Amino acid sequence: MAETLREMKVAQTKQLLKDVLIELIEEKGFDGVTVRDLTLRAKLNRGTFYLHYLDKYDLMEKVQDELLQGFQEIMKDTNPVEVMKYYTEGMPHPNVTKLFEYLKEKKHFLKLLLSEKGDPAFSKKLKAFLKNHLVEKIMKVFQNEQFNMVIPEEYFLAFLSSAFLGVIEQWLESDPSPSPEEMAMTHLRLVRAIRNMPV
Amino acid sequence: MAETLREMKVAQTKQLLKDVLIELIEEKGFDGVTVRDLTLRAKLNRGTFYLHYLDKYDLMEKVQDELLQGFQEIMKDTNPVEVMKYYTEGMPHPNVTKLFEYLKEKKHFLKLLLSEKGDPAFSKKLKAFLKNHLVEKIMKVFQNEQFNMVIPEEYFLAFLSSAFLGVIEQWLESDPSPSPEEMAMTHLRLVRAIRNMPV
DNA sequence: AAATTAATAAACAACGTGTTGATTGCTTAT
DNA sequence: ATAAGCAATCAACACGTTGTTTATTAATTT
Repeated sequence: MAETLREMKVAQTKQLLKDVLIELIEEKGFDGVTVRDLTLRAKLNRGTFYLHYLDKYDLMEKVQDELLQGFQEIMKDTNPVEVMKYYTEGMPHPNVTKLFEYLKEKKHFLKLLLSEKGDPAFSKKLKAFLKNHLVEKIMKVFQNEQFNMVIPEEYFLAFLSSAFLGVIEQWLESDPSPSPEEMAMTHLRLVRAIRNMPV
Repeated sequence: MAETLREMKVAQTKQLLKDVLIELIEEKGFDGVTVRDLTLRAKLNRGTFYLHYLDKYDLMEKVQDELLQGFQEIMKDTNPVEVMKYYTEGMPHPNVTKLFEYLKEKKHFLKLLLSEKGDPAFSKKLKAFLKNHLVEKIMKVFQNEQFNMVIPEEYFLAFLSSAFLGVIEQWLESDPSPSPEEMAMTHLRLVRAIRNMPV
């Protein structure tokens, strides 16, 4: 490796700014956060911020991307047919459980991002992820079972993606909250109910 | 009436600022809009803005409330039992159709509010409205028909409220888009499918 | 005719922004 | 070991926006 110690220190500074951003969003909402606040809290010079990020929006984007990367990592090689196999046997797929575990791990920040003071752009991204990994792929399995939709496909997909996001939001709000395993079972039950929808 | 001409002029000024706000959000997003922009476009003195609103957030809130008031007006005395009666006969309830007509009328602004650049607080409010008028009330009718939920009630309500919001979002995005009548039918079909969900 | 008040105009201090140029001090490469 | 490279600091900058204030104008209401 050409340079490591240097890179590590830079990574540390960048991470520090990310952590402080989350802290400050909790305290005053994203709108209320200023670059001055960030560097004051991080005990860095304000100029240092601009050495790494364009502005607070740029930083926010990076933080969100990191979070979403975690989701991708979990679901990237999850076979929807296998998910359905598990489901017909009444068992949640381990990766779906993992997904809920990760959601729980990031609960604090996720609640913030999905709240009234949050970022609609993130909601859209998360919804798109759910559509890709928990809806569309599974729907393809359905279609091989002569499943017939009650409404046009695109609307049904929007219906389900939003619905699952809603369930996640509800979970993040609830206290005490069901375990990730229970939530995976909830997903299973919903998918099953949808599969057996009437003609 | 004590004073009218004066009140009318004030109302006019306030409305002008509301209209300009929507215009400017379309152009640069809410974050990018400044009070200076607003009054420049409205050809008003900047001080005049502060005569009527606290800041741009205050103005935004008033604009949203006005919009939501329109929804309330349509659904305020709609009997859910009657909605279900219509639905079992395969007909959309006229007020549900009216609701979609109103959504269409306000399409431009709604798309903005629900977009990536929109306001999550508004999404929440709209979702709460849908929960009240298209989900909870109708669910009560279901419960009198020994309808059994696959998952805990609160999660099922969150599931459905978000789902309906998702359908509306999909509708606002689509072009060419189905008529309000067709959308009311879509709602009908979804409610029906849910009613007949498997045990 | 007098009082009321929406709107204007101009100025204000305060704050945040993004950028710059010079400097310090640690790390890397020769 | 020395020199170059680079992250981080510091201080200053012009600029824009904010919310408030004070005095003034013009139209309305009483």
